Amino acid sequence: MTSEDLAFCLDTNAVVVRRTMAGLRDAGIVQSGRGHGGGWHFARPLADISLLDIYNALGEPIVFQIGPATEMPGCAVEQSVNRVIGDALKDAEAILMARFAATTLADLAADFRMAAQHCRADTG
Amino acid sequence: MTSEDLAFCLDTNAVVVRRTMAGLRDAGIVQSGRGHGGGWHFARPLADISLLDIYNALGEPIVFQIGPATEMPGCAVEQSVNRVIGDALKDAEAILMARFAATTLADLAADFRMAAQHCRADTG
DNA sequence: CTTCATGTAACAATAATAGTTACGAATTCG
DNA sequence: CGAATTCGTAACTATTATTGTTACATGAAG
Repeated sequence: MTSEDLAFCLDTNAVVVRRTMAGLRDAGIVQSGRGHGGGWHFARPLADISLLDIYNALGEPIVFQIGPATEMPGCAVEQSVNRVIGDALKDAEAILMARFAATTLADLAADFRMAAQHCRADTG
Repeated sequence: MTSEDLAFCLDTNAVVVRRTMAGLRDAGIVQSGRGHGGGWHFARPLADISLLDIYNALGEPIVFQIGPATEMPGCAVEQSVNRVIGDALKDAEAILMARFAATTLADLAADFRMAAQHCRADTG
């Protein structure tokens, strides 16, 4: 698919698509080609791409809204809060990452196909 | 403490403090008084105030950066993603909330006091 | 009745994200 | 080769959310 097509599907702009896909490309998850017949395609089988791969590839979007505001806060109260909350956040994040690692795009595709089938069944 | 004092401690503005404290007040965690000698104070012992209480009182700041963009996405792919990721997110959130519920402001205060003590010991 | 403090609305400033335009570089097709 | 296509990227604008500010009303203490 071209960036243009993806942008249409995602109801956004081709440049925005390229910006995001660049991260996935640098991580070796997708590949891009220029010119006629170019566009984006997966670099490996869907079963070999986990959500964790994608999460890491997209970089910084930290998991939690809440969390340390600064690495080394000067405020002593803030330091205490970070200490006390820190472990809980780490544990929760670990759980989530483990689940992400265990889920592949193939799983997602399977879920999608199943939903589509049910949809067809419902409509007759 | 007055909003003015808190604002100074937190390096922000008195109105911003009141905005945030309003949520805590509505939840019965703190109380405010006007006029001479007014200001903010806790409504109950620190040991009876959990981080979960505070989290809930402050309202919407959802735990996760990532998560469903819309409640009922029209996009079928998005629906699949939400299904597959949803459980993992819920589990991680549950872990975090349990920890928050188990931690009180008294715990925080204890940690703070201990840190202060070590600091004094270090400096002589 | 003056002073102090919260309560709140309205507005401005700031920052983060998303969208747009523009143009260069690489690839394919005729 | 030359035209069409498509990514790559920089620069700029628009939008949105958050934060900060000003202003003024309300209530309490002395």
